[in-house]
Amino acid sequence: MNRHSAEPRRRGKPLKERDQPAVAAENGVSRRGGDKRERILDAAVHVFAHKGFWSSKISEIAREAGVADGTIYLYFKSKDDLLISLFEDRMERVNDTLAAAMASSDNAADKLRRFVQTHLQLVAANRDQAEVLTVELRQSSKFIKEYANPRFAQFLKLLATVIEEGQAKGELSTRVRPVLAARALFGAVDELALWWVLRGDPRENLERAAGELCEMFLGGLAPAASAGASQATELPANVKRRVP
Amino acid sequence: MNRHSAEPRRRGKPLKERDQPAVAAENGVSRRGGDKRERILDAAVHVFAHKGFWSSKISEIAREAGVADGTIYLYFKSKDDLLISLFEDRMERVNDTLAAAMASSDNAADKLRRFVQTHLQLVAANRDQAEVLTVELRQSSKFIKEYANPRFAQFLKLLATVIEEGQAKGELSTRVRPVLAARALFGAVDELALWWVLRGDPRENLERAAGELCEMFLGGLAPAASAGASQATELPANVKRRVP
DNA sequence: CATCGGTGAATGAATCGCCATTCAGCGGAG
DNA sequence: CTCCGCTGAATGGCGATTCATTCACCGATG
Repeated sequence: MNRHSAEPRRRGKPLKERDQPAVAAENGVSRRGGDKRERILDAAVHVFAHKGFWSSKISEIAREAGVADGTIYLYFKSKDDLLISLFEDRMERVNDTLAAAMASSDNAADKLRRFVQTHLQLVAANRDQAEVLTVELRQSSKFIKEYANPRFAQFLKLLATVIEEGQAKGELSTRVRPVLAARALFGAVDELALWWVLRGDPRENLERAAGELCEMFLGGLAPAASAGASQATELPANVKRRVP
Repeated sequence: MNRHSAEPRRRGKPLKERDQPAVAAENGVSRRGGDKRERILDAAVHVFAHKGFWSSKISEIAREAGVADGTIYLYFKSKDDLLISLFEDRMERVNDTLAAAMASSDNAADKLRRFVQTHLQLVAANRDQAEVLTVELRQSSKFIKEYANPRFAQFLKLLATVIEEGQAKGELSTRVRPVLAARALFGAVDELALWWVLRGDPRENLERAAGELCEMFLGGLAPAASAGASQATELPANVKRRVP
């Protein structure tokens, strides 16, 4: 997007902080131009999402962030570290958002609905980020194996805890162990996210998908409840028959 | 130019190799040795699974396959092509196995159970392969975007078709669209597979997990009618009887 | 049966381009 | 002047791919 490409052989960049107002560095990260770290992370999200980690070049991230190649190494130890940091940073936000969304509800089923809804909303609102988080980091053995990934563990625990509490209160079936149910639910949601992110028919409504997914998880695929349950939730009877 | 001039005749390899027994080349693939392609694919599965595609070196695959680096290029156009070929080859077997497993059943719920069971059995029986198929290919932007991945589409269609037919016959709820349900189910199963493959507590019983997963998908997480019980211990090994 | 090219599969060292990382400055701020 | 954040060209290593060369095997020939 913003290419400050062929600037004359000048040393620095003319670009005199004309961008961001001199925001106070909340993190004490650096003294001047304090948002470089954030700019680099943003650029990394974008580039990683489009090229994939291994095909992304540091120089491209630098260009997109409007900094010099070397500057990246002032903020991150290595390319690997950049990816890990990115993950830590963004995952923390995601977890906070999800936790907050679930907190405002008091029964398990509803918490799960909110979890799914919110997760997919986040995906829809941050395509690139979602792609990096779901695809890139989980992609390579290298990272999965060498990096403990605490944020992801936290993410899953959030889900497992809700299920566990729901079971304890009798709001959820105890037929499935919480960790397993959490894994499965996460897997399903994640797959939908991946689908949307990659081939994403923008017309496919993630909101609607979220609803259906919740139905399925809570109510099951078996035909609507047994004994004289109303067919209210069933779709209209004209099931379209298609020959495979 | 003088590539070899300095080294008169030391082409050597100790060459005491205990080649394959001169098995009749069923495939007419090559005159000698005959199964090199397969050996290379096997080695690639192993190396890719352990190092990840991008960290794997051709020379390592060659070493493990017991061939020279250059030999790999007699059978595959490039490293990328090796991965794609690997995927095509192995996925085809997986699809066949799954299709066969489901064919021997006549109702949708049972087909789904078989799908899940068989899939996880395959994973358990072929750890490395499962890792490559689920992690390396499915999750790398580069390949997801540049490679249409017909086998995976076929895989999903298999599942969606079963669900669709089940709905048409009234065996499954129509509350969820087949494609979506298929995606979700796949995502869940795949996530369990990934979990087992990567951190895999070998003690975790995939068979059992498969059973619980099916329960959850077919019956839902909502409490089963009444019978609020204690913990997950209420679960008998295979509760096939769902649908009251 | 022994010899003799011919053939092409297999080899693996050398090539060559790429890219993460470094570091010798630069210029502005204090 | 000194300090410091930043710069971006240069470096160094790595690893996919190539290709000159070898040699196992085949059918033909005498």
